[in-house]
Amino acid sequence: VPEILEVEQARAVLAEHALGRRVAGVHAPDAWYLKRGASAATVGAALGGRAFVAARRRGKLLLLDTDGGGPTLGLHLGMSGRVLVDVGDGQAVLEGGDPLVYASNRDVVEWRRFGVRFADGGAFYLRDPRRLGAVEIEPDEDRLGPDAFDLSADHLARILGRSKAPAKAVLMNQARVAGLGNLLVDESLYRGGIDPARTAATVTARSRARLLRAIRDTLRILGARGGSHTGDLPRVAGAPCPRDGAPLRRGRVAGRTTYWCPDHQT
DNA sequence: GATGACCTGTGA
DNA sequence: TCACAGGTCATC
Repeated sequence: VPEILEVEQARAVLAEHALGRRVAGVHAPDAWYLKRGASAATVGAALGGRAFVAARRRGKLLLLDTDGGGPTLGLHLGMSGRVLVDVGDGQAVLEGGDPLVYASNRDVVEWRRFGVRFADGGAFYLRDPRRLGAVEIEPDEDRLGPDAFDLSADHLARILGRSKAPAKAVLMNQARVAGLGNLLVDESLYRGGIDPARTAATVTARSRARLLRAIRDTLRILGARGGSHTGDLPRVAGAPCPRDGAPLRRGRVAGRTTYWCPDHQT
Protein backbone atom coordinates (compact mmCIF):
# COMPACT_ATOMS: atom_id res chain seq x y z
CA VAL A 1 0.00 0.00 0.00
CA PRO A 2 2.35 1.44 -1.24
CA GLU A 3 2.59 5.05 -1.58
CA ILE A 4 3.86 7.46 1.01
CA LEU A 5 0.41 8.13 2.49
CA GLU A 6 -0.34 4.48 3.14
CA VAL A 7 3.15 3.82 4.45
CA GLU A 8 2.71 6.74 6.81
CA GLN A 9 -0.53 5.20 8.06
CA ALA A 10 1.30 1.96 8.65
CA ARG A 11 4.09 3.81 10.45
CA ALA A 12 1.59 5.48 12.74
CA VAL A 13 0.02 2.14 13.59
CA LEU A 14 3.41 0.68 14.42
CA ALA A 15 4.35 3.74 16.45
CA GLU A 16 1.24 3.22 18.51
CA HIS A 17 1.33 -0.55 18.87
CA ALA A 18 4.86 -1.82 18.35
CA LEU A 19 7.06 0.37 20.51
CA GLY A 20 8.36 -0.57 23.92
CA ARG A 21 7.36 -4.22 23.71
CA ARG A 22 9.99 -6.91 23.98
CA VAL A 23 10.45 -9.11 20.93
CA ALA A 24 9.98 -12.79 21.66
CA GLY A 25 10.53 -14.05 18.14
CA VAL A 26 9.91 -13.52 14.49
CA HIS A 27 7.57 -15.17 12.03
CA ALA A 28 9.50 -15.54 8.77
CA PRO A 29 8.11 -18.46 6.79
CA ASP A 30 9.14 -17.03 3.43
CA ALA A 31 12.91 -16.94 2.95
CA TRP A 32 12.50 -15.18 -0.37
CA TYR A 33 10.94 -12.26 1.44
CA LEU A 34 14.07 -11.59 3.48
CA LYS A 35 16.62 -9.57 1.53
CA ARG A 36 20.32 -8.86 1.69
CA GLY A 37 21.24 -12.26 2.99
CA ALA A 38 18.92 -12.19 5.97
CA SER A 39 17.37 -15.43 7.17
CA ALA A 40 14.75 -16.25 9.74
CA ALA A 41 17.58 -17.18 12.10
CA THR A 42 19.60 -14.02 11.63
CA VAL A 43 16.58 -11.74 11.85
CA GLY A 44 15.39 -13.58 14.93
CA ALA A 45 18.80 -13.24 16.53
CA ALA A 46 19.04 -9.56 15.58
CA LEU A 47 15.69 -8.66 17.12
CA GLY A 48 15.24 -11.20 19.89
CA GLY A 49 15.05 -9.68 23.36
CA ARG A 50 15.05 -6.15 22.05
CA ALA A 51 12.30 -3.59 21.90
CA PHE A 52 11.49 -1.11 19.17
CA VAL A 53 12.06 2.47 20.25
CA ALA A 54 11.06 4.37 17.13
CA ALA A 55 8.92 3.85 14.06
CA ARG A 56 10.30 5.98 11.25
CA ARG A 57 9.70 6.27 7.56
CA ARG A 58 11.67 7.54 4.62
CA GLY A 59 9.62 7.59 1.49
CA LYS A 60 8.02 4.18 1.26
CA LEU A 61 10.59 2.52 3.49
CA LEU A 62 9.47 1.72 7.03
CA LEU A 63 12.16 1.74 9.70
CA LEU A 64 11.94 0.31 13.18
CA ASP A 65 14.84 1.15 15.49
CA THR A 66 15.70 -1.13 18.38
CA ASP A 67 16.96 -0.34 21.85
CA GLY A 68 20.45 -0.78 23.22
CA GLY A 69 22.07 0.20 19.96
CA GLY A 70 20.51 -2.75 18.19
CA PRO A 71 19.85 -2.99 14.47
CA THR A 72 17.16 -1.22 12.51
CA LEU A 73 14.48 -3.32 10.88
CA GLY A 74 13.46 -2.21 7.41
CA LEU A 75 10.09 -3.08 5.89
CA HIS A 76 8.86 -2.57 2.33
CA LEU A 77 5.19 -3.02 1.57
CA GLY A 78 5.67 -3.67 -2.12
CA MET A 79 2.54 -3.45 -4.24
CA SER A 80 0.09 -5.14 -1.94
CA GLY A 81 1.49 -5.08 1.57
CA ARG A 82 -0.34 -3.94 4.67
CA VAL A 83 0.65 -3.92 8.29
CA LEU A 84 -1.68 -5.57 10.71
CA VAL A 85 -1.37 -5.65 14.45
CA ASP A 86 -2.50 -8.32 16.86
CA VAL A 87 -2.83 -6.41 20.08
CA GLY A 88 -2.70 -9.59 22.09
CA ASP A 89 -6.30 -10.37 22.89
CA GLY A 90 -6.85 -12.24 19.67
CA GLN A 91 -8.33 -9.27 17.91
CA ALA A 92 -6.52 -8.16 14.79
CA VAL A 93 -6.16 -4.45 14.22
CA LEU A 94 -5.66 -3.48 10.64
CA GLU A 95 -3.56 -0.67 9.37
CA GLY A 96 -5.52 2.54 9.36
CA GLY A 97 -6.91 3.93 6.18
CA ASP A 98 -8.60 2.58 3.13
CA PRO A 99 -8.40 -0.97 1.93
CA LEU A 100 -6.46 -1.59 -1.24
CA VAL A 101 -8.38 -1.12 -4.41
CA TYR A 102 -6.60 -3.64 -6.56
CA ALA A 103 -5.19 -6.00 -3.99
CA SER A 104 -7.13 -8.40 -1.91
CA ASN A 105 -8.00 -7.40 1.60
CA ARG A 106 -8.89 -10.85 2.75
CA ASP A 107 -6.85 -12.02 5.71
CA VAL A 108 -5.32 -15.20 4.40
CA VAL A 109 -2.85 -16.53 6.92
CA GLU A 110 -0.40 -17.62 4.21
CA TRP A 111 -0.14 -14.02 3.10
CA ARG A 112 1.56 -13.08 6.34
CA ARG A 113 5.05 -13.02 4.89
CA PHE A 114 6.71 -11.69 8.01
CA GLY A 115 5.85 -10.92 11.60
CA VAL A 116 7.25 -9.99 14.97
CA ARG A 117 5.86 -11.64 18.08
CA PHE A 118 6.08 -9.78 21.36
CA ALA A 119 6.77 -11.28 24.77
CA ASP A 120 3.45 -9.90 26.04
CA GLY A 121 1.55 -12.02 23.55
CA GLY A 122 0.84 -9.55 20.78
CA ALA A 123 2.38 -9.34 17.36
CA PHE A 124 2.41 -7.42 14.14
CA TYR A 125 2.47 -8.83 10.65
CA LEU A 126 3.20 -7.74 7.15
CA ARG A 127 0.51 -9.19 4.92
CA ASP A 128 1.42 -9.15 1.26
CA PRO A 129 -0.39 -11.36 -1.27
CA ARG A 130 1.92 -10.51 -4.13
CA ARG A 131 5.18 -11.00 -2.22
CA LEU A 132 6.76 -7.92 -3.73
CA GLY A 133 7.48 -6.42 -0.34
CA ALA A 134 10.67 -7.04 1.57
CA VAL A 135 12.27 -7.25 4.99
CA GLU A 136 15.85 -6.36 5.73
CA ILE A 137 18.13 -5.57 8.61
CA GLU A 138 20.00 -2.27 8.57
CA PRO A 139 18.58 -1.02 5.26
CA ASP A 140 20.52 1.59 3.37
CA GLU A 141 18.41 4.69 3.84
CA ASP A 142 20.68 6.87 1.79
CA ARG A 143 19.78 5.22 -1.47
CA LEU A 144 16.61 7.28 -1.13
CA GLY A 145 16.24 10.97 -1.83
CA PRO A 146 14.61 13.32 0.66
CA ASP A 147 11.17 12.34 1.84
CA ALA A 148 8.41 13.84 -0.31
CA PHE A 149 6.93 15.60 2.75
CA ASP A 150 10.21 17.52 3.03
CA LEU A 151 10.59 18.38 -0.63
CA SER A 152 11.97 21.90 -1.04
CA ALA A 153 11.80 24.26 -3.99
CA ASP A 154 15.57 24.11 -4.35
CA HIS A 155 15.65 20.35 -4.43
CA LEU A 156 12.81 20.12 -6.90
CA ALA A 157 14.61 22.58 -9.17
CA ARG A 158 17.77 20.54 -8.93
CA ILE A 159 16.25 17.18 -9.80
CA LEU A 160 14.09 18.51 -12.63
CA GLY A 161 16.71 20.82 -14.04
CA ARG A 162 19.30 18.27 -14.90
CA SER A 163 17.12 15.56 -16.36
CA LYS A 164 16.02 14.83 -19.89
CA ALA A 165 13.61 12.21 -18.58
CA PRO A 166 9.86 12.83 -18.50
CA ALA A 167 8.79 14.82 -15.48
CA LYS A 168 6.86 11.80 -14.26
CA ALA A 169 9.96 9.59 -14.33
CA VAL A 170 11.90 12.07 -12.20
CA LEU A 171 9.16 12.29 -9.58
CA MET A 172 8.81 8.51 -9.50
CA ASN A 173 12.55 8.00 -9.02
CA GLN A 174 12.98 7.22 -5.33
CA ALA A 175 16.61 8.28 -5.38
CA ARG A 176 15.50 11.78 -6.38
CA VAL A 177 12.55 12.17 -4.06
CA ALA A 178 11.24 9.38 -1.90
CA GLY A 179 7.63 8.41 -1.44
CA LEU A 180 5.71 9.44 -4.55
CA GLY A 181 4.23 6.59 -6.56
CA ASN A 182 2.16 6.22 -9.67
CA LEU A 183 -1.09 7.65 -8.37
CA LEU A 184 0.35 10.53 -6.37
CA VAL A 185 2.55 11.61 -9.25
CA ASP A 186 -0.34 11.56 -11.71
CA GLU A 187 -2.45 13.57 -9.29
CA SER A 188 0.32 16.07 -8.61
CA LEU A 189 0.99 16.63 -12.30
CA TYR A 190 -2.73 16.98 -12.92
CA ARG A 191 -3.05 19.60 -10.19
CA GLY A 192 0.12 21.33 -11.29
CA GLY A 193 -0.91 21.42 -14.93
CA ILE A 194 2.13 19.58 -16.23
CA ASP A 195 2.22 16.97 -18.95
CA PRO A 196 3.65 13.77 -17.44
CA ALA A 197 5.77 13.19 -20.55
CA ARG A 198 7.18 16.70 -20.54
CA THR A 199 10.98 16.68 -20.47
CA ALA A 200 11.84 17.55 -16.89
CA ALA A 201 14.48 20.12 -17.66
CA THR A 202 12.06 22.13 -19.79
CA VAL A 203 9.65 22.78 -16.94
CA THR A 204 9.76 26.51 -16.32
CA ALA A 205 10.36 28.09 -12.94
CA ARG A 206 6.76 29.21 -12.90
CA SER A 207 5.53 25.66 -13.59
CA ARG A 208 7.94 24.29 -11.01
CA ALA A 209 6.41 26.52 -8.37
CA ARG A 210 2.95 25.30 -9.34
CA LEU A 211 4.16 21.71 -9.25
CA LEU A 212 5.63 22.06 -5.79
CA ARG A 213 2.39 23.52 -4.52
CA ALA A 214 0.49 20.72 -6.24
CA ILE A 215 2.63 18.03 -4.64
CA ARG A 216 2.13 19.55 -1.20
CA ASP A 217 -1.60 19.94 -1.77
CA THR A 218 -1.83 16.38 -3.02
CA LEU A 219 -0.10 14.97 0.04
CA ARG A 220 -2.15 17.07 2.44
CA ILE A 221 -5.55 16.67 0.82
CA LEU A 222 -5.34 13.02 -0.19
CA GLY A 223 -3.76 12.27 3.17
CA ALA A 224 -6.80 13.78 4.89
CA ARG A 225 -9.13 11.89 2.57
CA GLY A 226 -7.45 8.64 3.46
CA GLY A 227 -5.15 7.51 0.70
CA SER A 228 -3.46 7.74 -2.66
CA HIS A 229 -6.51 6.67 -4.62
CA THR A 230 -8.73 9.51 -3.42
CA GLY A 231 -7.45 11.99 -5.95
CA ASP A 232 -9.45 14.33 -8.16
CA LEU A 233 -8.04 12.92 -11.36
CA PRO A 234 -10.31 10.12 -12.58
CA ARG A 235 -8.30 7.12 -13.70
CA VAL A 236 -10.64 6.48 -16.56
CA ALA A 237 -9.67 6.96 -20.19
CA GLY A 238 -11.98 9.37 -21.95
CA ALA A 239 -13.63 10.62 -18.78
CA PRO A 240 -14.10 14.38 -18.74
CA CYS A 241 -11.36 16.33 -17.00
CA PRO A 242 -12.95 17.74 -13.84
CA ARG A 243 -11.16 20.99 -14.48
CA ASP A 244 -11.96 21.70 -18.10
CA GLY A 245 -14.01 18.84 -19.49
CA ALA A 246 -11.47 17.58 -22.00
CA PRO A 247 -11.45 13.78 -22.41
CA LEU A 248 -8.68 12.34 -20.26
CA ARG A 249 -5.90 10.43 -21.95
CA ARG A 250 -4.47 7.13 -20.86
CA GLY A 251 -1.01 6.04 -21.83
CA ARG A 252 2.32 4.70 -20.69
CA VAL A 253 4.87 7.09 -19.23
CA ALA A 254 7.93 6.03 -17.29
CA GLY A 255 6.75 2.47 -17.69
CA ARG A 256 3.54 3.02 -15.78
CA THR A 257 -0.08 3.48 -16.74
CA THR A 258 -0.65 7.22 -16.76
CA TYR A 259 -3.73 9.41 -16.96
CA TRP A 260 -3.66 13.08 -17.82
CA CYS A 261 -5.60 15.92 -19.32
CA PRO A 262 -4.25 16.87 -22.76
CA ASP A 263 -5.79 20.29 -22.40
CA HIS A 264 -4.53 21.87 -19.22
CA GLN A 265 -1.47 19.67 -18.62
CA THR A 266 1.29 21.08 -20.78
C1' DG B 1 16.40 5.96 -19.31
C1' DA B 2 13.32 2.61 -21.12
C1' DT B 3 12.36 -2.30 -20.65
C1' DG B 4 11.44 -6.54 -18.71
C1' DA B 5 11.47 -9.36 -14.62
C1' DC B 6 10.06 -10.41 -10.20
C1' DC B 7 5.10 -12.64 -7.83
C1' DT B 8 0.26 -13.41 -7.23
C1' DG B 9 -4.64 -12.07 -7.06
C1' DT B 10 -8.67 -10.07 -9.23
C1' DG B 11 -12.05 -8.99 -12.53
C1' DA B 12 -13.51 -8.64 -17.22
C1' DT C 1 -7.84 -16.73 -20.64
C1' DC C 2 -6.12 -12.19 -20.41
C1' DA C 3 -4.99 -7.65 -18.92
C1' DC C 4 -3.94 -5.27 -15.13
C1' DA C 5 -2.45 -3.89 -10.45
C1' DG C 6 -0.54 2.08 -5.72
C1' DG C 7 6.96 -1.07 -6.41
C1' DT C 8 11.66 -2.02 -7.24
C1' DC C 9 15.58 -4.14 -9.43
C1' DA C 10 18.81 -5.68 -13.04
C1' DT C 11 19.83 -5.18 -17.74
C1' DC C 12 20.38 -3.49 -22.34
